[in-house]
Amino acid sequence: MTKTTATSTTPCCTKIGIKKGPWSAEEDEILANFVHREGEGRWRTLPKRAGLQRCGKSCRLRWMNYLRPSVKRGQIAPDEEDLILRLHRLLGNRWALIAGRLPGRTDNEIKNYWNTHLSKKLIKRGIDPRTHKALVINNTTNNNNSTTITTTVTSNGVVLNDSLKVGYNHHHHRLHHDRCSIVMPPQQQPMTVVNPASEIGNVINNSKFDYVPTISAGGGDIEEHNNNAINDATGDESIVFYHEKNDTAAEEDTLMVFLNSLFDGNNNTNNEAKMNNSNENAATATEEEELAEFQHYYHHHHGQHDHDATTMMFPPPVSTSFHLEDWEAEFSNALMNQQDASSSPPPSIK
DNA sequence: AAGGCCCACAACCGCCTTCGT
DNA sequence: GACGAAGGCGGTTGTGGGCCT
Repeated sequence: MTKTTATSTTPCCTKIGIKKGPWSAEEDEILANFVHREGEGRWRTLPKRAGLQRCGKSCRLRWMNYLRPSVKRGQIAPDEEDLILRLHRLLGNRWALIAGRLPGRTDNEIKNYWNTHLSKKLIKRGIDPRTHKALVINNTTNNNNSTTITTTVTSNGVVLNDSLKVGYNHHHHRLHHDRCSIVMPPQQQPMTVVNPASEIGNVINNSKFDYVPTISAGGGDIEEHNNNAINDATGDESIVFYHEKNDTAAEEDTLMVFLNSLFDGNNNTNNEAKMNNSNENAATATEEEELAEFQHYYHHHHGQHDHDATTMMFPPPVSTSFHLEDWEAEFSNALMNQQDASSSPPPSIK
């Protein structure tokens, strides 16, 4: 793709006689009236036509983020916040894509909200906002009297983190629940990482459960296995599903189908059923708008215009039954079997 | 009361993609 | 296919207001 220098050479952006900084009420009125009259577009020539001493891009930004009638004002609602978190976990910093799923919200608004609120909130919970995995602190601190564990990272990368424990106790209304972060409920967990190469990973892969709370590990070995699984939270639970290793196209296909399923309705609990009826989901994803969006997205990443969305693959149905106590028992057994000479003994369960 | 600091958010900037010719 | 204009995106910066000392 040819790189251009249009922004530095075109008339509206010569920076000579161009006003910068906050917009005045008068400028807003001129811009709004002009766009209402002439419509959106031709931003580069708009300032001259409208009589504004602004850069065309600045005009577009002002309209898109502030003046547009559809822009929603006011605080981000809890359900919107929840949605942003889910989408960010799936999409990363693709603010426009995220904003497209929140009616009336702009990418700039969501980006700001993320940077000022949500990322900090995640950090407080002991979650890396970039990766949605538990923050890994590269030291091991043993508890001195078996009641307080600050931060422990075992050789297999199991993060025992006090802040996560606090989150768990808060969620379950339990005081001083001393089981470390391994018993965090899934919805408080960052992206699940299944590492088949690790002992814990093997235990989990052989587990009767189709999804597990987070096992976070530092180091590159996890990264190479991430291609095996993508997951997402639906309601209170995290779901891990599998598809062909390194098939990034299938991964993105799956992502788009799942995204669409997320927004078919506001009731997230319906998503479990939708996941289990994934093949029907793929079939219904051919509605014009979704197809267009998918093709746009697909083309964006693969440079192919005519990808047929009806051929989208979807992972096999997964069981969504999950019982925390069962998982705790199984996981604690796994920990007990894990022989790691460098780490402290596994925490007591009861 | 004044200055410093912090935070939230609007706006800017550079780069990339898309589209028309 | 090459080119340039236009639009879009995400990272970063600027700024105003509130809070603290």
